[in-house]
Amino acid sequence: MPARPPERRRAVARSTDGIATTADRILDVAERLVQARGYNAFSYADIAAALRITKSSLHYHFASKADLGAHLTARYAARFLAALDDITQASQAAPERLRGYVALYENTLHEDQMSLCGMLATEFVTLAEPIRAELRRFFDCQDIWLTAVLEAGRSQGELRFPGAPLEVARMLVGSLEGVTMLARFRGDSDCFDNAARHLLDSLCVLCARDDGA
Amino acid sequence: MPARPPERRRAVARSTDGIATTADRILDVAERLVQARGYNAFSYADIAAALRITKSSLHYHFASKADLGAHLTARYAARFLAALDDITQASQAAPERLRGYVALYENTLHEDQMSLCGMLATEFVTLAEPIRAELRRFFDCQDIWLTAVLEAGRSQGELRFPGAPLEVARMLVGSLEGVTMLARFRGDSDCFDNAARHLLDSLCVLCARDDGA
DNA sequence: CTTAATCAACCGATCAGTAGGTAAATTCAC
DNA sequence: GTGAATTTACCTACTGATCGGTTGATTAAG
Repeated sequence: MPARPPERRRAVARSTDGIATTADRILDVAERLVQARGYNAFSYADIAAALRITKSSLHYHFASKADLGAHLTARYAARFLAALDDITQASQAAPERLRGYVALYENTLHEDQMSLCGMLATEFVTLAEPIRAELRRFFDCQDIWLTAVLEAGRSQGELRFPGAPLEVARMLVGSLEGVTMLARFRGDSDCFDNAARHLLDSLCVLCARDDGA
Repeated sequence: MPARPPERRRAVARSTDGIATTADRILDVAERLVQARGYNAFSYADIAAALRITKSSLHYHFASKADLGAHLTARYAARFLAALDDITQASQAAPERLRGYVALYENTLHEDQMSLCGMLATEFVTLAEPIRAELRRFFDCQDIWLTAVLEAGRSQGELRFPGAPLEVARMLVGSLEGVTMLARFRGDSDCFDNAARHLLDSLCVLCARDDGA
């Protein structure tokens, strides 16, 4: 959760029941807008129009756009990290875990959307510090999770790569973000599938690496 | 060059002598701003302040922001393609050409900047059609150049990879764009160097691929 | 009575873009 | 060559729209 020192109010109400709170619905719309257009290309007015409430109501739930952005990033990161946990639970094999990781990126590749944190990272220099902090935490967690998977996979003989696992982890994160972005740009999700397969194949011992033309 | 049907004036004056025209200087500043902050996060006022001229003068040289963006993208693409030509001239070896290609990305990784077209591609859905068209041309040319290099390299036995060269070309472009972006985000250009080395090593026959821990 | 959640109405700043004018350079007519 | 007409390159001053954000009132529920 983002640091909000004064904490004048509970901005994101809990939804103990199944009903989405207004704050949740605001974040849902904002998330979609940021993933499609970017943080600097959406406004409070856009969200207000989509939810048929006023801008003032938005400011009640999220005092500033930066506040909204920080909560948005934190929520997205939490969901993403939970998905990593699921992958860890679901499989012991490193190649399988990596395929699960890739699938997370693939899932975001719909309706003119790309990874939220990838989008925000490109806008990094324009973002308020609270958002930057959430973003750093997100990518640090990616590094840690992927590094562990790569390290274990190599020592188990499932994966083969030279150099430090952290370097390969960061290569994978960056590559997947970029490939996602360009696949959306080209409007061709096969682009992503092919690229992801090439990236994983170069790491996996058992994957086909025939050099046929 | 972007399509500008009415063509009321010669927007980008030729600089037959060595002196940069105002239009050139406008594009210089705009390029820096887009690479650092993105198309949606800079304004005519920013450029005007940097050059100490008025916004109106900007509109004289570039009728609209979209017009400026299209010329900007076209100029950047032309310079990038010229650099590809230089690489083609400088070396016959595919691995060397690929290293030259990677170096083009590395060169942009300074002072909070990332690849102009990578930046614009993330903002694609918010861009005017003329800019989109320039962007498509840029990436199509990348595909063509890289595909040729990869194809030749594999048939010469310098490179080894499975599947279609176009798929690998697109994987490389996307990966380099994403890795550049994240290296800037992390403020660590070593990130880029390591990732680029891993990407190239997985393609090159002669490169070290030891599996040491 | 209090608090949570919403609203209408507004604020100053900034956005891209326009209108109209000016001074200097260039082109053209003679 | 010289003077008139045109073009280039800038300016001041403005527009309507939109930006994020504030104020203070209203409504509804506990």
